[in-house]
Amino acid sequence: MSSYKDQKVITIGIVSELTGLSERQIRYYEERQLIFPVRTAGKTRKYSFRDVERLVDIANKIEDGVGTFEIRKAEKKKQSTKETRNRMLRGQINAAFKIRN
Amino acid sequence: MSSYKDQKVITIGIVSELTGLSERQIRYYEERQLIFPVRTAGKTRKYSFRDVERLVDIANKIEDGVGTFEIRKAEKKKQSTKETRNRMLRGQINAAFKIRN
DNA sequence: CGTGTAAGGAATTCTGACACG
DNA sequence: CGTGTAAGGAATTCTGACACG
Repeated sequence: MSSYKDQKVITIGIVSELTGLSERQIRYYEERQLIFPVRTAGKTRKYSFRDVERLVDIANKIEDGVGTFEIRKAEKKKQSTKETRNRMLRGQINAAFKIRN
Repeated sequence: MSSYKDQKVITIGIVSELTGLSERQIRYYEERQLIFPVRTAGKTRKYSFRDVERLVDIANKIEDGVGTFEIRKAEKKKQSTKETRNRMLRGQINAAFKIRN
């Protein structure tokens, strides 16, 4: 559940090196709600390896002419599909076991 | 081979939070050759998740009264055992296939 | 021996803004 | 819209040293 991949421990400079993106780009994608770093007490952004991969993905899409809003929309749809799936699965489980949520 | 666990991407402040050790302690263990962070162009230390785990290990041993020199010696022995094992294995493989190294 | 701390400087990061297009 | 950049300030990190024990 909380693997190394999801730990938010990488500062923006290193993310920049890892992805090849400028810090400006990385911060902008956050502003557009495509990525969600956490902050240290001193306001420094911290990213996970998953974030790093996602950033590369985002940059590729933008290079292909996809707008940040589109990217965000696609991500939300994916998320809601996932939630629907979970809801349905829970329903089936409840039915099978005749247990209330 | 190069999993997230071995990527040197974590700065000392975050390592400190992750391990509960002071930056002083972390730097000292490096001075005693127990840990080997890499450096950015600007001399900032970068650690891996494996380093983080090793640091906790080191701190536990020191708390048990084991000296840094002992810890280092034990580690070197483990390393040379590993190398011997590999050398022997290679020897067997070469013998079996009658190939030169 | 292992760790705390104050000191001064350098590298890193932050935000808000102007620019281009 | 997405990104570069200069600006000023704040947070982070670095090294070498003194201290205690």
